[in-house]
Amino acid sequence: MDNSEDELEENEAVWKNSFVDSVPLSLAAAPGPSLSKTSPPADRVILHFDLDCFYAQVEMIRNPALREVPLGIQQKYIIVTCNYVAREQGLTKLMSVTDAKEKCPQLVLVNGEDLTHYREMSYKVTELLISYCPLVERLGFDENFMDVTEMVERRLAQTLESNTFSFKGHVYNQRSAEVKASDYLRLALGSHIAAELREAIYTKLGLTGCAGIATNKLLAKLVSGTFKPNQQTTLLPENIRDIMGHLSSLRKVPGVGHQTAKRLQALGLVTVKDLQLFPLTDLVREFGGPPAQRLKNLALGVDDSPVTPTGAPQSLSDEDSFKKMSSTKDVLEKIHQLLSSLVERMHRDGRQPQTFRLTIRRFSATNKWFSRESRQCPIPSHIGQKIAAGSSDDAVVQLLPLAMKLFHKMVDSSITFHLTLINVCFSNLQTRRAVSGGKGCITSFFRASPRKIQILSSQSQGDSSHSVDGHCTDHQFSTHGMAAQHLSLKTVTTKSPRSSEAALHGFKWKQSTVVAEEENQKASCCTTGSDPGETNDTVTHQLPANIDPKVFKLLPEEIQKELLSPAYVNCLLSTSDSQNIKDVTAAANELEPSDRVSAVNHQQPAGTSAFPVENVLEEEKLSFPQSSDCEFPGNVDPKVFSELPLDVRMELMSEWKQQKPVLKAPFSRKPVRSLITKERNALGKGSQTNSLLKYFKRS
DNA sequence: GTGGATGAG
DNA sequence: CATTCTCATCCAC
Repeated sequence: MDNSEDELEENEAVWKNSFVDSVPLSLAAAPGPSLSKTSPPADRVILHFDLDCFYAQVEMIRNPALREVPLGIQQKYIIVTCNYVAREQGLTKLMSVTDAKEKCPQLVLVNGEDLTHYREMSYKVTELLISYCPLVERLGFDENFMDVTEMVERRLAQTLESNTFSFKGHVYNQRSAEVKASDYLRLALGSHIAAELREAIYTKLGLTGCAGIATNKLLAKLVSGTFKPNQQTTLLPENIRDIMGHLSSLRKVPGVGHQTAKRLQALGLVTVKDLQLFPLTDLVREFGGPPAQRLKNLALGVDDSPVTPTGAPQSLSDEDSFKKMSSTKDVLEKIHQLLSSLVERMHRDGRQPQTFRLTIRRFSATNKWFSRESRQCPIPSHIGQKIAAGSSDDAVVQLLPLAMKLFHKMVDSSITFHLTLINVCFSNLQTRRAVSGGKGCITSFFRASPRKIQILSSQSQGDSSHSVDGHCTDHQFSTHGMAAQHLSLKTVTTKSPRSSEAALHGFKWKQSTVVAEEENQKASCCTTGSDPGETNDTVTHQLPANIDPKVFKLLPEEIQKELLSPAYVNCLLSTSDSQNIKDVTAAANELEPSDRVSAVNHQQPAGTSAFPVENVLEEEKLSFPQSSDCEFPGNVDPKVFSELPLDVRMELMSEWKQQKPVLKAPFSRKPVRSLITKERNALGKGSQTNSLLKYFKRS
């Protein structure tokens, strides 16, 4: 994670007030508060949130003792992030464990290879933000963009208080915030909203972070890291050139990665200013029209890209890397292990995957390491159903041959091979829907996944005790003491076995609402090149109980052999005693980190929820000021709406908001991408939602 | 739809 | 440089 975060940097230095003539004047012009509603391209107010050393914070919440020691989060042989105690000792991100221990012998390490807790907390943050305003776009696990333009406009219309005339937090390159506030009222209000949201994230989730406030995503992101940790910074339009000029290289511009930087360098471009001044026509020759214009705009601090609600993930994957893996048996076992956890996660998500992908990375002297190869295939619907239904063991057993078939498409196992990574991935995730019985019925619609209903009902019970007050009024954010929080953290033990991913995505996000069809998919990737006739019955007798003999017979002979091999059977029986396992490659084992945390052991027993915060938070959620800044479609009765369960309300609000850009679409400047994928989804869902609206009309 | 390239943290 | 463990978009096929 966080590849590029804080270099404790800003090579002070050389800020020469370089002039760039090509910067449009309009950039520096203050739009001011007086914008008629008829002008669609009014400046937006965009927030960027960036949690401080996210993984480390999550671990420190799980075990407060870690707050006082230098803490590093370890994945394999590197420290992916560390807390600020460790940073004071010179640790940086992505430092090798060896170097880190050298710099800081007392460093406490927590293994962070399992992302479960980070992913859960990450979605809690996103959902918290969404509960205030649905236009939230995730960037990785620890960052969120938010378009609060409408919130700001509403406050602008309502508030006359004097405190809105100052900025909260820092203002980039500005000594006195007071003076400028009235000139940039909308940004000032944005800084208030950012401060309130950071406070909410802290009081409700216990996390600190930075925020940037600016007129587009690029600038909000760039400015948010100006003061760290746990601070916020607003960028005024008049300082856009400053902040762009301060970037030490083009590589620092979000959107310019290694490859693009190399190509730019080949054109003689190294600094942001180089790119600003480079003729667009030459750039077009190199990158093509739209990318060239985009690059040039980025260098100028111009970014029209909308904040696109992220919604639920479009794919779920699990992977593991290792020094070397060279036997099919090890591959099979590793895939089995990865699949087991992935299938569980998929089940908790509630959706049904239509596609499976296997990815590998090979070791080679020339390629050193790098470059992944993958093969994918459709998931036969009967397997998909087992995943969604929670028949995890069955599902894994049936997926395994699929995976091995894909593996053999990439790797000729009769020849020596060396893998350094395996990834399994589910994609093309479909929402399951009630097949029969009143499709127009609201309950059937929300019974997208039967498992979600449990969560739904438990939440709605609590909901009735808290009254969620009305909509469309500006609110003060509640501030609970952290002391109380910590008390709760320690006393509440929880087991909510179903709570993680489905609860996190407790409402349906943006998804296509294609009705699941019942027709069988061909397991094309299994059957190709196979010779079903060859399998004899004596062989199928030996099959483990949960393998369908019919399926088995369809498999290629080599796969059948693998399935009947001792290693595989051992896997199925989940025997850890591996008498039959020979040829254990020592290399893989030695990868296991030797210096695990021993002094500060906070790990919970396997099988129990390792996240005690959960119950507390579920209750807290109910008191969120639910999107009080949202608009309802005109035909929705707020009273009826307010009586709906929390998740239903959130889902509806999410969907209304998502329709907006499509319906309004006065200025969508990103026609290419969004039209084919995201917006099509939104449109498809739109028709669904519209048909739902009738249930909320005033009578 | 598939698979590689490239981007993000 | 990538290294980790993800997730997303773009595009030739």
